[in-house]
Amino acid sequence: MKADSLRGHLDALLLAVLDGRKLHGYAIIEALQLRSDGALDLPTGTVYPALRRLERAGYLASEWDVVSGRKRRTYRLTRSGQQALAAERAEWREFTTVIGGVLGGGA
Amino acid sequence: MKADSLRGHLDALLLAVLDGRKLHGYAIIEALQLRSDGALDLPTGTVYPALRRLERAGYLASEWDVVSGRKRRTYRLTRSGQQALAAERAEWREFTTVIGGVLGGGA
DNA sequence: CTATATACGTAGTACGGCTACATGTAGCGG
DNA sequence: CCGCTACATGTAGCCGTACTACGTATATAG
Repeated sequence: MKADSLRGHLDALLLAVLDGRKLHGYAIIEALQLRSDGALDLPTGTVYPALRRLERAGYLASEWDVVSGRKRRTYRLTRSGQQALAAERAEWREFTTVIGGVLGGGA
Repeated sequence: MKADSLRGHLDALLLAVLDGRKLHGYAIIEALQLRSDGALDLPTGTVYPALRRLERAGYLASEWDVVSGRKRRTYRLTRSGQQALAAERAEWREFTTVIGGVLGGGA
């Protein structure tokens, strides 16, 4: 897949992967790989700043915990993040409809 | 729709709208509005540079003609542009599958 | 004779994901 | 014990690209 066609959809991915569970950054990257059958391999330099941005925006909340000596910052969706996720999903549907319509429809 | 979620997909749109017909820049903008039910209203400052870029890349060829006093630069797909369009369509399918899979699948 | 629609184009900005780098621990193989 | 790999978080700076804001010009309607 083209490198950064993600533009504008990264937030949706991050919110979606946190829907219903708490994960730390590293685990988020792995979860995205898993769910995409390896198609998504986001670099840490992409994910970590994005998570902080989403937290600043109030969509995520984080807390530190320590697992076998290693520090982790674990993220979860806030109420507002849930709403944002729903909005992102709706927008994704609209987006694919519009672009898909132009790309597919020969008429 | 979010302003620039097009990022990375504009080329596909332009190639697709020129599939099987010749159009000039202004008409391309109108054609995209039409095909998207008004959802896509690309500014000229987005479209014209993109067309020139695609021509430099060899995907489009253009020629000047004059219609009722007004000069138009009319674009058409090259052979290479046809192939690029096919590639863009394939990539679009993959893209929507991957992102849609992550967004949709709660599993 | 002015306003609007048609038509093309450039310059400069802003955004956001990427590359490259910096830091540190745990656990394994040798 | 030493070094390598996996785990884990983070920053600084780059770069592509779509956007905003302009500038130019003709035909047609009012």
